[in-house]
Amino acid sequence: MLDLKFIRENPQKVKDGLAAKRVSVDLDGLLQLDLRRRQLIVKIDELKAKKNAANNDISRLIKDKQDPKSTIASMKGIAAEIDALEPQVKLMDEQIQNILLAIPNIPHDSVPRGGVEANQVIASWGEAPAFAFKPKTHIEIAEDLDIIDFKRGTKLSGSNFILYKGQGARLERALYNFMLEVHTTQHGYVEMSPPVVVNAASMTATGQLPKMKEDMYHLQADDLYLIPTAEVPVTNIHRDEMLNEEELPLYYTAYTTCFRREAGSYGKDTRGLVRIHQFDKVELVKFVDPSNSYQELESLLGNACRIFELLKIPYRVLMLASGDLSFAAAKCYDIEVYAAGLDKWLEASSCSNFEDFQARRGNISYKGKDGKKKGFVHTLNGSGVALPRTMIAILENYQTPDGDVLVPEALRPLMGGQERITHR
RNA sequence: GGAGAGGUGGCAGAGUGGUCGAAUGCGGCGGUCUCGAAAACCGUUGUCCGGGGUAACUCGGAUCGAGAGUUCAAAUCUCUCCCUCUCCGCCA
Repeated sequence: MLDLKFIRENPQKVKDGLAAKRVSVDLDGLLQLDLRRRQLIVKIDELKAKKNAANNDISRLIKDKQDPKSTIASMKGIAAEIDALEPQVKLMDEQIQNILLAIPNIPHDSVPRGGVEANQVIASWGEAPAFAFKPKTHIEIAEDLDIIDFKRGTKLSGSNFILYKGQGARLERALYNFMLEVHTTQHGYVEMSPPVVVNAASMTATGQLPKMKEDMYHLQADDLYLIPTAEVPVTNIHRDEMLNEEELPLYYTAYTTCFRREAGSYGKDTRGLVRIHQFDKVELVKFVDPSNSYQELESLLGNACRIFELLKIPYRVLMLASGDLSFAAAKCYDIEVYAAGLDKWLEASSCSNFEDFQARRGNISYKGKDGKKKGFVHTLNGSGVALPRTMIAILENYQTPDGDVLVPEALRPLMGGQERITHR
């Protein structure tokens, strides 16, 4: 969330930022509330100061074996006055907190203003494969090769749940092992294997709650949520902690299953593997010093891109415009891979700098060598990368005229040297 | 799931109603000593909110797992919840 003090001191800047993100928030109402709250606090603190002084007097009287009755009697009135005012402050605190939790992050200055149409392609890599035949979609390929059983996935859990089979499952497993190996041995990330079920506090810190409640699976009996991304548990590793300046930056990577209800998205890009309720993803998360978080974003993006380069999958990088940014992000790059069968660019990674937006919600601060708190860290994360759409790109781009799929060279060592997926 | 014990500052750990924001130890920071370091010694050392000040700072409030209650007064008493540990049960 945003710092209330920052909003108070820079209302216009915040208004502009929110407008750029295409959200309307009653900032003036919030500032009004804040002002009334502070005025009330001054009044209450004065009363409390009086009360504390009187209590000290009472203690002294008792010690000196004198009768404190009259002082005690006079204190009852002040105590009652405080009791009457305090609930008002509490109510205001809650209101302010709820408003703050619902206000999105504001875009960084380098982010282009506008909606989806203002997204900028800032880089691209690789060439779309040239086929002498009409390339099949991954759905046809997967069914022909019998490596994904779409029908039975649906039987087990409903539409858009996937059952990988045989070589399909093996290819999936090779993919996430490959990604984890690259990030841990070449990019300096520490591997984590976190819970995929988390509590509401964790979901609130990273920004999924309260706004995205409808998009998540919720376990009512235990009031726990299935994670939509490993960003949630991994960022929350340091919730309510004060990190040491010299241990920054921290780089974590995690492979987890992710769960998304995708409520309201039916009928749109829901064929095959494009948009499914449960999928696997390798995530990259950074905790960094605020002074260089934007350099860290660039290197994070590079780490994610490298996966596609090693897999020889063509991609392009989009810098998202202000109106297309997610709730918590200040700046975000999407990596889209080209899929020859669908003839589409598919978002397979999203790399964002949240600045101190998540850190403030989750109370993740850092201290200098002198032990003094220096502020909130900046958090970043990016997919490194999402499996299903990478799978789509591999199946569709690596297909052969005879209906097989070549295994990308980088994956072969993880698949016992297997070079192609062929019907059995 | 049942029974018991417990959650206090960066860490360890005292404190069972009245100058307790909290002894003591460790750690951190500054200093003395030293060519330098270690040891020893001295000093210092939480966070949040609000008022005042350009500022160093200063004043007030809050904070002993979370929330509610009793009281003039709560780390200390009562209730609810969360978490940790030990034993038993169940189980991959």
